[in-house]
Amino acid sequence: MTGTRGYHHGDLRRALLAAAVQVIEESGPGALSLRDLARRAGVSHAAPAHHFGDKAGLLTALAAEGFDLLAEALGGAADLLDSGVAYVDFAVRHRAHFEVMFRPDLYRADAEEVAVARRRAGDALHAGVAGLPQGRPTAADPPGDALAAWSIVHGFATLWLAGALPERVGDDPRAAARDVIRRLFPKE
Amino acid sequence: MTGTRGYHHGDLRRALLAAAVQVIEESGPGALSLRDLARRAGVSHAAPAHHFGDKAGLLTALAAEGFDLLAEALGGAADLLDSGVAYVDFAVRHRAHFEVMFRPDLYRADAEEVAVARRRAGDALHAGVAGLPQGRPTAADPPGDALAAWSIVHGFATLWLAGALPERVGDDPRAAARDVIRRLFPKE
DNA sequence: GGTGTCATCTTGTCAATGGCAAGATAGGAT
DNA sequence: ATCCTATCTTGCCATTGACAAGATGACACC
Repeated sequence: MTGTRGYHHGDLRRALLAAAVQVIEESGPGALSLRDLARRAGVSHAAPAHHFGDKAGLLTALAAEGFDLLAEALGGAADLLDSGVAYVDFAVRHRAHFEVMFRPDLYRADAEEVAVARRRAGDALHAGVAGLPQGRPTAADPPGDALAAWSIVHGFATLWLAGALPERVGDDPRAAARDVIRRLFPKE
Repeated sequence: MTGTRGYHHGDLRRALLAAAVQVIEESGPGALSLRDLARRAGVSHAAPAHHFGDKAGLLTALAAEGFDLLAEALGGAADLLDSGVAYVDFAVRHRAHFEVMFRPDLYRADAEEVAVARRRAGDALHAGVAGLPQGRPTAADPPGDALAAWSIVHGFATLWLAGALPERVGDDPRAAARDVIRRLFPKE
């Protein structure tokens, strides 16, 4: 129950996922250890296995949660520019989720829960492209627009998180992302 | 530096890096094991430590090699479109190097050898942007052009490698990348 | 209240890994 | 011929992931 040292934790699954996010944000997915998560949650070293099976199971749950959060973040965007900025903002604010989501070797990408959440996020992304004006030269190819938009925001977010960008870019990812996206869709 | 005469092994350092590339291409950087690499090279489990210190040392060498290969690949490009296609092509053909290069939590990103090679690659990338025509609306901001170009090709390459793109994109990364890049610089 | 059932969590164990220390070996330099 | 140094080996330990078997408590049912 609440704060007690009882045999049962209360919400161990949630606590383990939260601890995993913290560890990944600090040291990356490679530093993740089920035993360390168990220690942080105050349970025995084998407790996580019951909820997630193995390490890949825990990361599968984290990835699914990430795609759901991404779909939610994209859902509140007004236009494509907003949508792109929201994508980058999500990557920066939910860095741990984002880093796992696009690393299929870390989890079971074919799991049902992941596939469902991924589709939700994909739909939200394409909805932004559908809102583009019609007079543009590439208006005849919405999938192409979507691919280009996804590529540029995903690339910017990845480079930002990797610390690969020069200092000149500044320290505001939203503003910098907006400038980059505007180059792809100047008219909007 | 690397005398290629007959040591106990011949050229263990090179053999270990090659084996690492193979393992990473098959199963990702997380599946990398120094002992496994030693077994593949036919040496004892502690032999790799002498050449690279530890796991991070080996990946540092791999990252530096990767940035050098990238600089070389970009150097042969005629214009910015070629340069972008070469970037994606490099990521696909040298998947293992690429996956390590932009994961600073796996290696020592501040190592001198890495910094030098990274600068070479960065210069090659900016050289492509300098070749853009002058009449464009964004011609006054070459760094912005470079950031947008880098973002879109890096994002496309990352999504391609992650297997995140829909089948509709096809199986030719160079052709698909060209279409995407053309949207960012339509006039070229 | 008593009982059974089942998800939850614990203890115990094993093979594999990374990293360190100390020793063995070879190929050249003197 | 002897030394020297880089290269590689053997031995060891703490940590980890995964599995097996047992302990505990929440909850339904009577």
